[in-house]
Amino acid sequence: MISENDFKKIEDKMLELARQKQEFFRKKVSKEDAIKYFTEKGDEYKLELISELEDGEITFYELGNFTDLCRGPHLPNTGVIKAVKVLSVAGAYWRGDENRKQLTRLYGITFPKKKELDEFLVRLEEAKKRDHRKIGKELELFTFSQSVGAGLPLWLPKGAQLRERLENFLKKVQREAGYEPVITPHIGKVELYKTSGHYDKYGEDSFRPISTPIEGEEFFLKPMNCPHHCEIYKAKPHSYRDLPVRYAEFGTVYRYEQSGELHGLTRVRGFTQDDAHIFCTPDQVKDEFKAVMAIVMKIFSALDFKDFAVQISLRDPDDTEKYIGTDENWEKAESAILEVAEETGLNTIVEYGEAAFYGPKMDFMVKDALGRKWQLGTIQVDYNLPERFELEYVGADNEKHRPVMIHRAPFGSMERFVAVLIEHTEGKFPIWLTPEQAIILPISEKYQKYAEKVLKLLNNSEIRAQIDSRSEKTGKKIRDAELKRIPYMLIVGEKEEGQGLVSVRRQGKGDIGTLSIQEFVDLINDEVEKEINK
RNA sequence: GCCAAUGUAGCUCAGUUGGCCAGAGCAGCUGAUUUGUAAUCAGCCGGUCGGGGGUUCGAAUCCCUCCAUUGGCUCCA
Repeated sequence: MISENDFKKIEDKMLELARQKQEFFRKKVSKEDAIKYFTEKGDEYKLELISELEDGEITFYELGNFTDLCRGPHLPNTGVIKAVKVLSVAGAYWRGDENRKQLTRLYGITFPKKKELDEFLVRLEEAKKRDHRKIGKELELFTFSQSVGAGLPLWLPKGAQLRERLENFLKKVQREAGYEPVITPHIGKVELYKTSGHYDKYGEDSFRPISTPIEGEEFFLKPMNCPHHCEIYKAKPHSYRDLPVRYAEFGTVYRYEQSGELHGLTRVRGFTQDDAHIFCTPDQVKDEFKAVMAIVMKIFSALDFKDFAVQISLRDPDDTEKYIGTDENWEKAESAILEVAEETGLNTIVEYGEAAFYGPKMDFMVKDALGRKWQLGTIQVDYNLPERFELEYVGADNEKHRPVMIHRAPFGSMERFVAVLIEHTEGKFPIWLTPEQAIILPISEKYQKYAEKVLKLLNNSEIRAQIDSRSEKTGKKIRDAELKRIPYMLIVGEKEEGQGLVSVRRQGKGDIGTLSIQEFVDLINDEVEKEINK
């Protein structure tokens, strides 16, 4: 068994071998010879790979007395390897199939120069400083408790404030875009999820159903808001004139994710989706879809997410069993998304097998500090749930028709979005979002009165500020405020009190001079204005 | 769920041949200080050593188990 204690030994051995400057030889072999070689060697894994290769395409690489199956290319010789680092050891299922044997996999990296390896390791350390779990703790945004349970985040006051501002921002955008807020319960009868298909698909891997004093009655913690919103749609008959209807809810859902999957705020078992479901006629699908894309773009722009990928997630054509609904519906839904992508000229990548079980989607992926990609925004076209829930509207022809459903969450979930936002900003949130915009630092308690007066004026202008009244030196107060990433520090002493001014220090930048209180208020308001409307 | 590792005060971490009352810095509290752009000084408070079980005269340290966390795998409605 290999563990981290062995890394050093492995690295040393690798370097020792590399110094021998052995050459790699590429050799074409027949399938028959290849099978013969690995049969003698007793390597069942290579034999399995070879069995799927075409005769004539098989190549071996030889290095000293070691021969391996490999398509290549390889380095010409081992001499170019100057620096190696074994990064981690992990179990990996053979060919990625969890039903098969797990092999031990070592992860490592090499550079042609020692200096480049060192630079890489420094970058890795830098990235870890932006880890949302670390910053979330430092800035008192969220926490977890063993007693509450794994993957169930507790939002602390500052984190809750931040999240509420994000929610309000989106609520305003949605109001303007014609969404109507709805509110639904956190549980629903098991039958509801049988209708939606979620029970068949995920029932076994969910939190166990909640039983009641009544024999046979069972409720599920809601893992999705869609079934509830379908029931809202069904609460009254709809005319084509009413469509589209857009029901929005910050809905908290619970999913029993595998324990090994949990990761900070990015993968949790209880989270709040900025969910909405749009019910529209088939003709309206593309325009509605584009309108949702515009909302996603607006959010990404307001928060400076420039580096994102747009992924179109379609059905796995070789495994249609995993999905509900007819081929015809899937084709309609998939082509709608592909056409919209085409028409908007967005740069997209298409992934097969990544669709939701009820429909294809367009996902907006953003990277974390270590370059791992996370899905934030998602837009999904669904012809299937409307059928399962027998949703209808009356058309101009006075006949009943089936609406199309668009599921969408521009943030994805509040938890994951805040996590990625923290890593992007290193905790230095835009001024419109940050829990504390300014902190007033009186030079000594002689200026406490004046500090309170400044605070009152700032509060009147809806600027979020506090006073640091501790009996500490100014240098200490500044240091603490810098570490807490409070954007503006207002130093007040004799000079400022006399003239009704504040000395302004910008976090990370230093002293930016003395302003009147009104000038400071204007400064903040201008900055907020610029951030939201860019 | 699987592989590997980790879990000592609110935070960051010391504490290995098993053995004195388990330590430090920061934070907090009290007092002194009244401070001008990244750490003032002193005192005090604070720990079921993740939980449970076991081995031992004796366990933070060794074993088992559960919980949680980290890096991967698988999964991701």
